[in-house]
Amino acid sequence: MTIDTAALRAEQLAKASGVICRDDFGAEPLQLIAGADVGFEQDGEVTRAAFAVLRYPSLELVEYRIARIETQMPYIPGFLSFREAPALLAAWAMLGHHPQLVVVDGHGRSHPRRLGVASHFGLLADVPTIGVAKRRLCGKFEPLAPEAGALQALRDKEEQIGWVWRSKVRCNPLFISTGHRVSLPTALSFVQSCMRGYRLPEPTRWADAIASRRPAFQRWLKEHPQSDAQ
DNA sequence: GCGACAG
DNA sequence: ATCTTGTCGC
Repeated sequence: MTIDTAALRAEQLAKASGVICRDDFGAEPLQLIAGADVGFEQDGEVTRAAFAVLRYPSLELVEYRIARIETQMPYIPGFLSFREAPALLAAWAMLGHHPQLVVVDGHGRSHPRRLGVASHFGLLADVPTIGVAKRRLCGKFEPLAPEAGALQALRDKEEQIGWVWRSKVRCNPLFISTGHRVSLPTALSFVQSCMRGYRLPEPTRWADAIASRRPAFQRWLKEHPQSDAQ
């Protein structure tokens, strides 16, 4: 299987033009927020997407879902969304709750052609999304102060494509950007309101814990025996 | 031409 | 992303 990156590149530009960078969700206050994370199994043959739905602003877990599908594409920097979006859509379709906002592990508009996974998924599912990545893909930023809360704009040319924010001391910063239907200022404030003492915001931290069967999740399972979260 | 390069 | 235990530091 050989990949026509020129065609994918054109598709990215076309889709990126449909991405909305303003706040565009209901007037009702946010009640459900979700976190999404993608991983791989069986030497990459299987793609696994996990969603964690949390009540907002309490951030308690109310539902989680995991979808596993056959991997469609290899990993190519800049084209991650084509590899991860199918599994995300499959897991999204399994949800019983309908979160008004999704925090995706990965970049949103802070992408060379402005279509990171968070934007691509948000567009396909037509849901507001925010991208929270652990590493930079493109853009430049001024040195970040060492203390928690330090903030810098992530810029590409003249345009601001995201934020570089140190969520915790002695931890590498997070790269926050608009996914779809969320403005840059709003993206930052929602992420900040989802922190509970860890480097990652709760939605994404839960999605990762669930997908990787982390101790924190195992503990939650024992504490919620009769839960209908799944 | 050279280096960078989410998950 | 994934393979993986202990270990150093606050």
